[in-house]
Amino acid sequence: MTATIKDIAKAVGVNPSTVSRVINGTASISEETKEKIMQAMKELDYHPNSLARSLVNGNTFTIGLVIDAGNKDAFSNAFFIQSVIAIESVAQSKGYSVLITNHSLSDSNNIKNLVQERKVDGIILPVQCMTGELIDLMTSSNFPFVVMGEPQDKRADICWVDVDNEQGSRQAVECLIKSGYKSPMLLVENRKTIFENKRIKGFEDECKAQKIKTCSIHTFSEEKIEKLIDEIQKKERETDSVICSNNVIAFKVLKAIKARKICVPKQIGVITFDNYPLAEYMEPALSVVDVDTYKMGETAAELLFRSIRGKEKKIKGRLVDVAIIERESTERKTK
Amino acid sequence: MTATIKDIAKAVGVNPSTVSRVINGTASISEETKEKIMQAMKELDYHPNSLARSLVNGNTFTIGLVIDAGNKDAFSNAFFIQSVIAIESVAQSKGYSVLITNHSLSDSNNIKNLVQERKVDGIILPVQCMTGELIDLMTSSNFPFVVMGEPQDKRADICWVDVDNEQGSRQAVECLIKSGYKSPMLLVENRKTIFENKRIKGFEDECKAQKIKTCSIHTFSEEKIEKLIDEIQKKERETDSVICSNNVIAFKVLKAIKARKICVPKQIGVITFDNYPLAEYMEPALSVVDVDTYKMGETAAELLFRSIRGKEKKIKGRLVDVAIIERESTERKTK
DNA sequence: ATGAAAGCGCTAACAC
DNA sequence: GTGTTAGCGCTTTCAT
Repeated sequence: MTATIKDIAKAVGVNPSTVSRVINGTASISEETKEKIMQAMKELDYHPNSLARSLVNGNTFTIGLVIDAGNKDAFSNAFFIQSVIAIESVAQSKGYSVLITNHSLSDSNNIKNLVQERKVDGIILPVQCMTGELIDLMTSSNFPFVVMGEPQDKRADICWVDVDNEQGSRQAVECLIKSGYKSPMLLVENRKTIFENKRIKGFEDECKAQKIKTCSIHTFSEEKIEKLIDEIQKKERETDSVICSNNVIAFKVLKAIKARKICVPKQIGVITFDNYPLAEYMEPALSVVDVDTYKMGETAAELLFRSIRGKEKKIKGRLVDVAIIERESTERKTK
Repeated sequence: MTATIKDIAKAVGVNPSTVSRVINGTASISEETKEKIMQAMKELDYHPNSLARSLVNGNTFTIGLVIDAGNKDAFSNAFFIQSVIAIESVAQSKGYSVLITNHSLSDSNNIKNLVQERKVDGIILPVQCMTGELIDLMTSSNFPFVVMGEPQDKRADICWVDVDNEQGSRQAVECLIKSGYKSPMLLVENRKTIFENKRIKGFEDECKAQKIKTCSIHTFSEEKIEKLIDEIQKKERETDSVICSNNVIAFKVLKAIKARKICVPKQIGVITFDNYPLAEYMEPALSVVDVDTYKMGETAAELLFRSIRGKEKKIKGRLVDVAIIERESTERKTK
């Protein structure tokens, strides 16, 4: 039997509401009774029941976080955990808990339940989980939410956070040029997702010769990558460096390049998006466009709390800066 | 304004309790009124308030999951996410939500709050978060919890799940022997943690010559690893294969070996614990002891739910099987 | 089969 | 400064 507010009221000989007041600091209480109440709370090991509290206050001090487990890409998951940690950290600092729920492609009911059953005060969700139905539900009920990743659907009042992919490409090109490369090529996985398109845009902005190849790691076999490398090698003057849109592409490319005894970084420079923990252990150590997923989660959480607090209604999108980490794979110039 | 149980009662012209009964199927209701009530629930878009429900039922249909973000080891985090996904999945199948909270070394208050403020019905926590104080709190209040990782402190009623590390070492040795290697060496990070000791034990059980080296990736510089490899190389007859206790060791070892133009797998076989997503992209592709973190999370969740349901009180520990995945790095025999 | 009423633990509006 | 009262939304005896 855990102590309730009544128990401690009885113990001290006051009314439950008085106890409530000292707990919440919601009215001025005489030092004396306050002392006694504090004392009793300690002795009876009292802890307020968050449920009861939420029920009357109408808020749960909990935010929902949707994770996309269906996304079997172990790589993106590995990144996402950083966002999770950041979100939890911000939430904790505000006295909030974080409820996670999986996004299942079949139905978004679990997410809908979160908002409809009043289990959370707001939600952070990855862009791929953002169905129209869900958006309707949340916007119509004025329910606070923040999207991780830039949505295609640019409705007025959707608040989102993303990595600055355009900037990423631009900086990658700059990094290569600065290192003495003349003609980079961009290798993307596809041209469908918005983030790939941003990367393409940034690349095109910065690079006169717009050499871009699509090489999905799923449909694209190793042989195809190898052919691509052969191609690059033949016209070496044309392409002397590659920017890979993700780590798997980078690893396959690296493998194919090395199998041909082409030297990285001397003959071909390689830089990749995403600072996967292993990138620095590769040979050569991979230069990367470091995507700060912690920062992204942190920003998302902060935006969500602003929305929950009701301040600054009209925040639309927010981009998180990327940073280049130069390692061996782009060291053409001998220092 | 969201509809409450009263609203729908009023709409149909019945008592709130009747509505409650159809929601919970807790009494026999005439088909007619049941129909009407269901209808009204749809029309008014009614969703039961989980808070109110929990308050009266005394359970939250939520479990707590402690994550160890302080653990800056990006590698272990990458694995842990699989457990998180598994736990969420099991929870969801039972109609439960998952509340995550970070473990901060400074104080375990946030975890304690979870149980004391009745926010969750049970908790899953990593072994490193398991302070004596916390255990006391949970056992004394008969609060269900499951530990991920085998605890040092073997109290009677602590329920834990771990990977079968002993089996892992044994199978790694077997795999090497089967592939034609004669004399493996085990490289562990330290001899302090229980899981390293289990790996050592399994290795010793299986291997007459008990060659074990400690090489913390933090205190152990690349040069030291290189020296180690030099040593191995000199007495090649003695050591012809290494089992690495984690991926970082494996990558550094691989690098050092290759720098010396020693051929893997011909001259030295390499196998490592943990099937990090990149292991298969290494050169040569790394054979691994695959630790099924999904399964581990799943098992933990299942045990927790048994405990919550009050069945099978006395479950102590449970080991999850490992599996060897043979890739190029142990292919001594040409097939 | 259904209604009435009490109560889960807490807070807040209104008294004094 | 503190007691009284009502009520958050739901479930659950106890009636009928």
